[in-house]
Amino acid sequence: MELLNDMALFVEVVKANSFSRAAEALDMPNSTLSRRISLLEKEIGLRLLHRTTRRLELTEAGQIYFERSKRIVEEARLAHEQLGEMVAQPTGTLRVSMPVDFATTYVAPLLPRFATLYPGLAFEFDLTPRNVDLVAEPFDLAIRMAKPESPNLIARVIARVSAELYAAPEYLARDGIPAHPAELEGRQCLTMHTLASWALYSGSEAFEAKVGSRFACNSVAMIRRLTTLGMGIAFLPERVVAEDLQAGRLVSILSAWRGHPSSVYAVTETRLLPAKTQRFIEFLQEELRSE
Amino acid sequence: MELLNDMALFVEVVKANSFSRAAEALDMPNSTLSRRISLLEKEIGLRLLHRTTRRLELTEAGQIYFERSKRIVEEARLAHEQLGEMVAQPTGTLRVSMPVDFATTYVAPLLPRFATLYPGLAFEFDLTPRNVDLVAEPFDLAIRMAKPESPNLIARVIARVSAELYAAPEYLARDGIPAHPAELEGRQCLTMHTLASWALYSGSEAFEAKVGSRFACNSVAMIRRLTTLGMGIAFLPERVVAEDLQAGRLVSILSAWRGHPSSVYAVTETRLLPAKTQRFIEFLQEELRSE
DNA sequence: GCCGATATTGCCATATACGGAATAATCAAT
DNA sequence: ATTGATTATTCCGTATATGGCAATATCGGC
Repeated sequence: MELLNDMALFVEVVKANSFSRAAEALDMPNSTLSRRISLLEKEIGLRLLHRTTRRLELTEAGQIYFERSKRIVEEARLAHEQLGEMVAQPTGTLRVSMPVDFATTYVAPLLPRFATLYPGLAFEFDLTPRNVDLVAEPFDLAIRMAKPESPNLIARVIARVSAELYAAPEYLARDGIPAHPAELEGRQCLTMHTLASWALYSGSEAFEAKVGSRFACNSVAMIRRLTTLGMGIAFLPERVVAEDLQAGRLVSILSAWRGHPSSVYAVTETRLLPAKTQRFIEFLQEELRSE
Repeated sequence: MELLNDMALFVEVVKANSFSRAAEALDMPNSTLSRRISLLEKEIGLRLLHRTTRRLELTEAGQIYFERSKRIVEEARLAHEQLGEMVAQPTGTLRVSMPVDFATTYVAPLLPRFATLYPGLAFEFDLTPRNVDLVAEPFDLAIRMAKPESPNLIARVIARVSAELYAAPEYLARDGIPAHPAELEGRQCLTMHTLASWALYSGSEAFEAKVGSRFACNSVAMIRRLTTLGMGIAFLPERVVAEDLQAGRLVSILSAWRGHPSSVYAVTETRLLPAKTQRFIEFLQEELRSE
């Protein structure tokens, strides 16, 4: 189907009823236009228009071809316009995969605003902890706490979060309040893995505490819950425990120290994104910048 | 609309569900195919398919685009097939302009066969003596007794006719039977123009007779009629007067001499002819070859 | 008959697209 | 885990098409 483009040129020539005007409308040299139409005719094997310098007349074949072609070209234009809409205007369903804790803590509070901003958008959130396959599964976007190693994926930083140290008053009453990160190493530190190191800094001072506890779990929600139950010390972003702080279930400790900020990434499979995805990423970046 | 061709390629890729198979089906290198699809996506601004080396999956945009594109491409294929039909199979109406005398004498007897050969064809004959404008008027074909001077027109020889000399027995009884072309010059010779020369030859002998008469007319039918009425000598192809010879209204004179064969041309505006025109020209050439 | 408009053709420098091979990457099988 | 086969992509030299300009031819109106 090598002659589809020429078909569009032909339609333009017929509509303009002139090669030179069509060339102008198409913004191409009339020499090219003339040559292309001639080639089209040679390819088809039929003359499409009788031409004199003054007049253009469709041949019988040209009339038939024009009637069909103009519809085809018009439909193609509509198809591209529709895709253009997708680029310009968020529509359809936005499918996002992200960690459940990030979703509930950071994304959920923003959703009402974003959803009212684009009433046409629907949402599907997948909060399973697994790393979804952005290629095989129909996700527009994944939010990851670490940069993906695959070079094919596009990762944009949408937030930078840093953890701080928290514990329940009961726990502190029992084990005492540490005065320096070094003192963490003997304590019950609720970590994601059985062995971990918490990199802390205070001003220009840095300290890496090798920590651990009898409880390790890969769920922030669980760590938080255990902490409020007085099981140990947690190293979490403030936003995660904001409610607990307000309610007095947790208090900040070693508040001069904090973790190094780590990035949260919006990961996509390509840069050629529909508007819904682009707007969502931009929105998250904007709203989470302060974190 | 620079991306119509690529649209067809995209459809093929989706249908084949593979770049390499699509490339094979399209008979093009897969490098080109891959590049074109990538450019299409870049042009549109959206990724159309997620691809790994093993699997192809349509994006949401790709699905929408495919649904529309496949219809468009299919319609285009149909359009071209329809034109292909016009090239291969005579259909529609064949519009021919030709001299009335040629039409009645030579073409008419052949028409029944040609018409039964192609039942789908209709005919429109314009027998006005004027030279029709093949460009401005919807004629597929003109038959001319002389080669057109315009170099833009395509002329094919469909017949070669040579005239011979005939007269009515009454005329010969009155004026005598000429024994040599030189004797023509004093006689009543019914010509198209007031002044004419009849170029005759017999074997290797040639003679150009400057002839004329009191009657000149630009109609073969009229000349024939006048001849049968004994008004003079006519210089016409045998076929024109065949009936008169059979009926004894005319007899051949100086039958060793005949005119130089002159060509009859089928004239078209282009070589890119629909089947109906091509078949008609071929048919005439075939049937009139013996003349 | 002349003049302006217009399609076509030719030319050539340049840009673009192509084609083939190499590369990278994925998935299945062992 | 590793290998191997399959497949999309990338690279790069080359071929092709384009664009701009001018010349040509021709039409149609004055």
